[in-house]
Amino acid sequence: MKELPKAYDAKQVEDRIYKLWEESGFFNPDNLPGDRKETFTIIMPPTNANGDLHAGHGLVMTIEDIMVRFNRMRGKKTLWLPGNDHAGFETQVVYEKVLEKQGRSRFDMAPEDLYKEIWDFTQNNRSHINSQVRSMGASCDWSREKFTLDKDIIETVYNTFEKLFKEGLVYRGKRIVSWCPKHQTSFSDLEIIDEERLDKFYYLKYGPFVIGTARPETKFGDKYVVMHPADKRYKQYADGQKIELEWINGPITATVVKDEAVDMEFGTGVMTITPWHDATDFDIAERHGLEKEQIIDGQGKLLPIAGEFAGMKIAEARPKIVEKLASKGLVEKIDDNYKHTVRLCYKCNSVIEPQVKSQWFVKMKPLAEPIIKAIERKEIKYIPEHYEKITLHWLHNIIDWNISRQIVWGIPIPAKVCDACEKGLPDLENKISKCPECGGELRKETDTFDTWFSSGQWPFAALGYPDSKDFKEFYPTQVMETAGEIIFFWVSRMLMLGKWVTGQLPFNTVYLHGLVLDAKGKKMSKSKGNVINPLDLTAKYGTDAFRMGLIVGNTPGTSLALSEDKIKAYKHFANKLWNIARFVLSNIEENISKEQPELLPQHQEILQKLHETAKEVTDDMENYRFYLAAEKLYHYTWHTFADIIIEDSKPFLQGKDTAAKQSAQWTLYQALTTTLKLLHPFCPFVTEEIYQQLPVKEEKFLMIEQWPV
RNA sequence: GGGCUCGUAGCUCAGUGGCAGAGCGCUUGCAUCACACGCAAGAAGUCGUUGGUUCAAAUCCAAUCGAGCCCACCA
Repeated sequence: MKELPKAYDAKQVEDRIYKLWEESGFFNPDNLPGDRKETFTIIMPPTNANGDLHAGHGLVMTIEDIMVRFNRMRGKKTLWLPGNDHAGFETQVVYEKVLEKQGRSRFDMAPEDLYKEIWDFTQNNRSHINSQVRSMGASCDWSREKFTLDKDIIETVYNTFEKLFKEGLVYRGKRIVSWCPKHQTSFSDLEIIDEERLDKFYYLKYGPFVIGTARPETKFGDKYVVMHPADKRYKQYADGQKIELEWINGPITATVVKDEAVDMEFGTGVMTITPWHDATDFDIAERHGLEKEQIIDGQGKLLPIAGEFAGMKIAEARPKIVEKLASKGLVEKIDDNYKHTVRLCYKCNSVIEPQVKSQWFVKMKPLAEPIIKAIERKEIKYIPEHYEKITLHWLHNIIDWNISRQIVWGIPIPAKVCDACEKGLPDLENKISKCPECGGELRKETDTFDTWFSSGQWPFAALGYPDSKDFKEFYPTQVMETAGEIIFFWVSRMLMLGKWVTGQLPFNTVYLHGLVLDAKGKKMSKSKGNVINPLDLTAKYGTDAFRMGLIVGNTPGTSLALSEDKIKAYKHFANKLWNIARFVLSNIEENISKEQPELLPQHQEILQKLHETAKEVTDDMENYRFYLAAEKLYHYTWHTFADIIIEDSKPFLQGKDTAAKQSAQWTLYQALTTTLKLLHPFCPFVTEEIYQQLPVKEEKFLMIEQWPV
């Protein structure tokens, strides 16, 4: 037996072991030994190809690798499919910062050039982040790696788009959308954050009425004055009645509109509407067939309708407009502490300016219905369970999904649009040129898909839907493991699109983990400077230690405060295990028998307890209680194996009774090999390295050993 | 306005009906032939508060206080 170093040196082990695994081919389910009938499949959440691995990725890779290694050892044909996401808007924002540093801007670039540059940028990043995924020990099948911009993926996405359109579930509509004036694109409702603010609220004289508004700068075109039909205060005004009045830039004719959307309790119970820049107002205008006029342009500047204020930014214009109104005696009063929510771009915190635009939408109610039913029939298991309620609530209140983005980096929407009549239709082969509606000239759509439209199809697209062998063999998958944060963005949309396109739910278990926070329990962010780089920690303490630190005490769904001390503790654990192995290996014979010798009663008892522990751990693993399994194994290894089994074995090992010595040796070896197997999903590197030193073993790699229960 | 989660030892968190647990940290001692990344011994909690159900509650129910998160078109 060769002499093992006194301390476990992760740095010296990890790359070498990973390489052995990768070269063995066993990450690929087709190469696994034995006749494996049952499959176990996890589609890895595709990592964004725009940056480095962060602590959240570390958690994803750890939890999923634990599930994958466990199921592989249990004899399942196990596939973990890795991938990268082009991450449309996210990546474009990252790249815009790169451009900014070089003193350039995307708005000065030809779209093709920008696309090419971001393409090269992401390709670089892909290999970078994939090697970081490897360093976490992820046993995924790199031979099946996919990218959301692969040809076949795009084809699948296009087919889905066309199919949705044909069934009336995708439409192009001129509707009010959330527009970011900085990023020059529209968003879905999920990309908007709400913030409560205190602002001024202005009461303005509008002919015989007093109207309230927080946004006087939008009021130039307001020519409809709306009140509730049941409001007795205004019963002398009839629906459609014209009223002449003096307004910001001179006399106008206002029209009375009666609509139940008006809250009689709020303000004076009368409001004017700005349908182009407010969703409620837009709806009212739609109901009554009212005219809509744009007041603010895409950059957030006032249009010529604002007269002398045209060209001004909102922040600059607002006080000047109020000043003018006041000078004309049109300001009744100003409330300084008006509490309301403003909607912001989740990326740059710019105030969202609603705009009326022709965009592509997915009708969500028909997609949501089958998922609501599936959840109610318990066909989807949520871990933790409360995500079921959250999802149902969202599905019941779902609104149509704006899938068009005015950015270059993404999958182009394969469609033609008619500027004359606003019609839009898919044209995958690019051969339609006349509008079927009005005969007008069609132009190619320049918008791209919301990145979630493609990632929402990821499970079946990445497996090669509809005809591939992989799709038939591995779909539906078993588990979707990802961050609770993206339950709506991603998980729910995968369920809807997967079910709708393939007829089957893409997975039956949803495991959601919480955020990884810093040691003080604060959210990590670059601006706070508290970002923990997982690679620094793995370099310092070893990947196994990092993985244990992420798993122990981390119940599904709850966030985890990651402290360096905790990881250090598990470095000590890896070292403890290493020394247990050193002790056992230096106290057994090279040719220790596979056959069980006659065992002393106390050794039988040890093996019985070991078996019970293995059963408990297995039960925890099967029920996704990795935090408990890991803790039990830690405790067993340290406080039973090392403290009791090893200590109690010493007299036998040093004694003269050969039979008792053999009994002790066999028991120690059994405890070691079983402990290695049970710990392998959690600490793959140190366990595999020790396994490689074993004189007698069943397999070439611990990775493909049989689970002990 | 609606919903969700959490409140247990200094810190981070398990435990969800039957004598309060773990890791880290802390205190004291120890270079013992696997390991000082260690060993041995130890201190530390009216389980947020109040009420109820029960033979029995940290655990179930109700209320309440506190922390955090999500959803929602009141101008």
